[in-house]
Amino acid sequence: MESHAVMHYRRDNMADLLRSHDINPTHQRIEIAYALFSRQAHLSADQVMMIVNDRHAETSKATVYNTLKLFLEKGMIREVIVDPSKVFYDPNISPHHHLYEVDSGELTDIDAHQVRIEGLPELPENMETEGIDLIIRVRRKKA
Amino acid sequence: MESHAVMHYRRDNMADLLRSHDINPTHQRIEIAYALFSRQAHLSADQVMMIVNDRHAETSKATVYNTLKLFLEKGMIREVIVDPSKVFYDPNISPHHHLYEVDSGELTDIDAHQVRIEGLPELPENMETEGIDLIIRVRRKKA
DNA sequence: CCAATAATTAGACAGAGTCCAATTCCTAGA
DNA sequence: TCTAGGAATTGGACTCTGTCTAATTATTGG
Repeated sequence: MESHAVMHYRRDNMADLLRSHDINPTHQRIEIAYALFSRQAHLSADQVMMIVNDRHAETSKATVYNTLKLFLEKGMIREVIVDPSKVFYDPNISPHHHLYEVDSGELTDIDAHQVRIEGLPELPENMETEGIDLIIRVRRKKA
Repeated sequence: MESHAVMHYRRDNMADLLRSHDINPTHQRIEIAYALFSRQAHLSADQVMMIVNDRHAETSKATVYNTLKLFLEKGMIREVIVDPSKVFYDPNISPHHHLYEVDSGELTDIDAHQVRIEGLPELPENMETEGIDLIIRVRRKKA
């Protein structure tokens, strides 16, 4: 536990992280993974793009989108759909929910272990749950 | 209760429905409200547009978007954000959650009264909850 | 080292949604 | 009934997110 809390994601870790998810580590993928994991933040594709190309352009738009989709398929990151205009990507894959500040767009994690959801209907036999998204939309009280 | 369940939304009702939400009833607004309420379905702006202009074009894209936003602000409909590519509008404003079939895009309501959510964190004093969205993402089991 | 395969790329494209200035509609008052 | 002024609607250009494609460049196993 302690070791996990203390874990600092460094560029050197990224190749192993990628390999452990069956992803071939390439320059671009390492940079994109590093952008997400070193910050532990919810980033849009656009933000990832800007971070990765901060100094000199190195990674194309197509690659950013391809790579995020790949990470997603391999279960290395999660997708957060709260903003109608863009998707956010979340390097935290442990079960958790989200608190969304609608005005600022700020997203905060809520550990799923502290939350209980009861009374959900049974699913038909041929269906399976892919995920449960719980989003608390909050706003600053006006005056 | 009974009376509500039996309620059939007709074009004639729409003007009153609009007025009761402080919305000036106009032809276009009545048609758009009717599209949503008579079907009791989750529709995208695009779908509303097609329904309303089914026979002869009557309502512009700008008006459809303006109007849906207006209905939303006035609390007459709800927004459902599950599909990264488009927003759905929901004429059901009673507390409920959603079951989302990821492959087909089909959305089903889950009455909120049968569901209990416990253990949510306290909000800071200056924040208030705007809404709680619970989305169960399901998919057809593969073989 | 070389061939085969995998990854990346620029840029065209698509679709949702916004914006704006011009027009049309509606209403209240004379 | 007529009219002025505010409200609503409109076409179309525009923006932005994301996808696609065909060509190029890396990588890797033998």
